[in-house]
Amino acid sequence: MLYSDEVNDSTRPARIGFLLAQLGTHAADVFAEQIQPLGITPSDAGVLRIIGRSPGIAQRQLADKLGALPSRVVALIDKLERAGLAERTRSTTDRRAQELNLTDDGRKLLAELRKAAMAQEREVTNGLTDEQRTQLHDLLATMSHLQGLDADVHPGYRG
Amino acid sequence: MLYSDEVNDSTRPARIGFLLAQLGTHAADVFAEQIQPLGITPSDAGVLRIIGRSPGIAQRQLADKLGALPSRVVALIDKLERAGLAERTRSTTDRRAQELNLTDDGRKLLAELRKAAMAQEREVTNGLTDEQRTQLHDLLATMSHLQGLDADVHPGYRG
DNA sequence: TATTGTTATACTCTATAACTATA
DNA sequence: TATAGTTATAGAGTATAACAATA
Repeated sequence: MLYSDEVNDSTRPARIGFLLAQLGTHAADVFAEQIQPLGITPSDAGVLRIIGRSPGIAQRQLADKLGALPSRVVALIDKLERAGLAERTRSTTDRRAQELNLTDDGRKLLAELRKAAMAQEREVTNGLTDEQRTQLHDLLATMSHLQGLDADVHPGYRG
Repeated sequence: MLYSDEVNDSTRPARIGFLLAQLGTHAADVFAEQIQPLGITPSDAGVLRIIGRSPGIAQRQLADKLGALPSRVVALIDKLERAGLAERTRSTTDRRAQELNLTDDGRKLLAELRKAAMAQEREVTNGLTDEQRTQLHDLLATMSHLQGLDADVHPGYRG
């Protein structure tokens, strides 16, 4: 095969970085559609997921995980508290800090979010063979680890 | 193999959809860093790339490609025109439409953007073997095609 | 009538700084 | 003095509607 580049156009290389950004945006869009009926945004979903896995986490720690500013976290938690999904409790060991926890409704909604995530997964991997899915998952997990990204979190999750 | 799910943690599955969104955001962040010295944003870069590949494109077509609103395109082109990177020319065949083209400076900057994209590629795929890169690229390209995404464009490119 | 580009406006998200109460 | 959370404010990006020129 003399011209292995023929399958690609070498002046327009479809690069991994570009494809990741493209597919990442697409995956986030699909997820946003899936959770729209639940009445929360992808940002809210990311916050609920983190609190669910780290009960009692302080707002400052949450801000660091999200890559958001403390002032943004105030607004996010205000909204979740008004919706009855999360609660603030003043820490007894450091009374400056607010400990964050999910309410029962918050935990129920988190379960719905997992279903939405599974629906997203089916839609995004539609048309791939099981072997391709396994390969792709392993490569992405390896890459995420190599790039030093948090296994649970990524900044924003589209919004 | 009775329990093929053992390699994943079924209570916290690192899913493909999640990893794509995480790594896509990361790839976009890396690209944003790479082009910062060039004085343009990722949005601007996406616009320059499209105009470079479709000289004379109308603002409405550009808006469709970007997934942006016509009013947003006005602001984007205003900025690129002020920076001397792109030009508007009233179409002679449809005098409602503005034909968009790059200036010489715009073409020079586009060449710099390609270098930045190559630097992003190296950073994002750092630690992967050549075989892993090939596998990953093929899988992502397949997926992008299956999901009906444009080979050149994705909405926003982080911004 | 419909479409292209434009302006105006509102809402959200991001970023910064100043403030309070604790430490 | 430093930190956690809050408030206020300004700047982007996104969305809608209304408008002028043209089709």
